[in-house]
Amino acid sequence: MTSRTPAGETPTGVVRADGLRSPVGHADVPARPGREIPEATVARLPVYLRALTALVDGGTATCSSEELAGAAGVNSAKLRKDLSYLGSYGTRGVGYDVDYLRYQIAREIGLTHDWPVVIVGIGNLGHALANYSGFRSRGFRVVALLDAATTRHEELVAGLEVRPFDELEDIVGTQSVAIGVIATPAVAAQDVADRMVAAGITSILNFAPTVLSVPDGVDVRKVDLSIELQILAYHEQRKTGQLPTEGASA
Amino acid sequence: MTSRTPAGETPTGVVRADGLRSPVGHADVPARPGREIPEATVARLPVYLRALTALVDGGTATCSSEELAGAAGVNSAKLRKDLSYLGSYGTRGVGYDVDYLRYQIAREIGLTHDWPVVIVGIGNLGHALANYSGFRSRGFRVVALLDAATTRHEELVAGLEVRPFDELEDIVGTQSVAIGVIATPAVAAQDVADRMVAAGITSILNFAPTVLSVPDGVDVRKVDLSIELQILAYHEQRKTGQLPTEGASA
DNA sequence: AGGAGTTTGTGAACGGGAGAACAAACTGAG
DNA sequence: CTCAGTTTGTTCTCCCGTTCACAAACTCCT
Ligand SMILES: NC(=O)c1ccc[n+]([C@@H]2O[C@H](COP(=O)([O-])OP(=O)(O)OC[C@H]3O[C@@H](n4cnc5c(N)ncnc54)[C@H](O)[C@@H]3O)[C@@H](O)[C@H]2O)c1
Ligand SMILES: NC(=O)c1ccc[n+]([C@@H]2O[C@H](COP(=O)([O-])OP(=O)(O)OC[C@H]3O[C@@H](n4cnc5c(N)ncnc54)[C@H](O)[C@@H]3O)[C@@H](O)[C@H]2O)c1
Repeated sequence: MTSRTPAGETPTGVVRADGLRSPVGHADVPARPGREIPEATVARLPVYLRALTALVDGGTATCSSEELAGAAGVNSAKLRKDLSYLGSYGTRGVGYDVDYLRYQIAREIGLTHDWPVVIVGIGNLGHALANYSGFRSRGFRVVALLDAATTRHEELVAGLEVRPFDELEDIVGTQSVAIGVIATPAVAAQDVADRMVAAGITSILNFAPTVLSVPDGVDVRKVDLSIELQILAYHEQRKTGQLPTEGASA
Repeated sequence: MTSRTPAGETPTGVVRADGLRSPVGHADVPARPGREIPEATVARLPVYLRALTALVDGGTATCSSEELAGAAGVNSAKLRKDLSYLGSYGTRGVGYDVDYLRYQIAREIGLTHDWPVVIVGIGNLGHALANYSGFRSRGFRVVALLDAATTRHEELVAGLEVRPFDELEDIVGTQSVAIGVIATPAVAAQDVADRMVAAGITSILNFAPTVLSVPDGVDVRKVDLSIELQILAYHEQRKTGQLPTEGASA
């Protein structure tokens, strides 16, 4: 029962069971108090979304902030404050309607429709990404796999044919692609990013270990495996008593 | 005379050219005042390290905080403050000795020796990780690839044989592995984490889209592709003017 | 209906990090 | 030696995010 919506059903018709003075379903948005969502909150919304989906799949209809916070691995006060930026979607004394809240978060993030995505650099990592089913199930659709090496071309990966990198502009233009993924070697990453931006892409997820420079208005997020490991190593070193200044192991 | 190496460059022979009051003799460092490096700084040190390595490879011997900050994509004041937590490794009016600073950061992070790492779950992503050369070059050595599926066993990946998951305890014990990588499906991730912890692993890098619960003293970092994409989607939605509340025209 | 119990939403205190600004320290020329 | 120029290390202020704590709002039982 995924499409069951409480009270008022439609996605567009905001329910407003409560009579709060707060931001009701006004079309007027300019200075709406609840609309400036802090970046830290935005980063947690996907986590809540995932936890809610798990609850829905488990058949839970309602949950308290305490339960949901537990499932998401955060403090319950933080969860409530985060959700309060979206509006008042809970009921005091009761909790949150799981399916309703899930839809509200999905709408806020912009997952009510699928986002087309291109992946550039179909090597080790690119293959794994292309085969990753979590893309599709979480609101993203890989529409093209591009690589500069001709030896990669025409290869079928996850049902898609690897295409020459030069087709980037064409694909981005015709399919209105806004999000690009870079999985090329580091030396090529800046060039690829430049081409992406020129083609009209405005959001980039970068796996190459390089600092990208892009114009204003373009968002870049990086996923850097080595950095994560190095952060772990730093703390690990402290745990084991092997402090940095010790090292005269000779 | 720019490329003067402060006092010897060997990784094992710790330099100590500075006459810091630091606790050389003692491995025991319970309450050291100046050594509490903020988490945000720790997360940036690997970026600086990478930028410095690029400078060394490019033949640069000295650089200012401005230059280095540019290469790392941060504010120069922030860079200087970050470095100040490690000590005074720069020279006023001159800048930083690239190679010396690089070694100091590597030492602080704990990269003067390699860290053994095990990867569990050798599917799409696990293969890519195993083949990733950036591991080795940044201070990490993959010592074992483990998978529960017998069909995967004995397969050679990047020169390593995939071993049964049951060998985890043995490998961790004999090779003193402190860091584990989880690349299994989400449903298996918590079980794998529990086994890792029981085997003695105290740092986990988790690629499965799940919240892991671990005892105190165990660090977990997650890499979550879907979350990154969803954050991008949120901002993308705002750019295109497609605000979430559009539709409430009533 | 009323009161006890529960849970949300938010005001307020608190802590940490970012950035600006500046004194201290070094170099090099005269 | 002195002075001008350069760059670090640090202090100070502001802002964002976290957490506590509690009134408001709802349910349920008597
Ligand atoms: N493999 C991993 O697990 C892993 C982990 C973390 C980060 N990374 C990073 O991800 C990137 C890719 O890693 P990989 O292991 O897949 O490397 P890879 O060499 O296997 O694949 C890179 C692909 O990019 C293509 N390419 C090169 N230049 C290009 C260009 N200008 N335009 C388009 N395509 C181009 C190559 O033809 C190749 O197919 C690297 O930057 C790596 O550091 C990889
Ligand atoms: N493929 C990607 O690009 C990608 C991206 C982001 C996140 N992820 C996540 O990474 C994980 C792995 O993704 P994948 O595409 O490689 O999946 P996969 O199904 O290809 O590989 C999973 C592997 O884990 C093994 N496994 C299952 N249960 C196990 C257990 N209990 N102990 C040990 N091994 C076990 C399986 O035998 C299989 O080889 C998933 O959680 C996925 O959501 C993958």
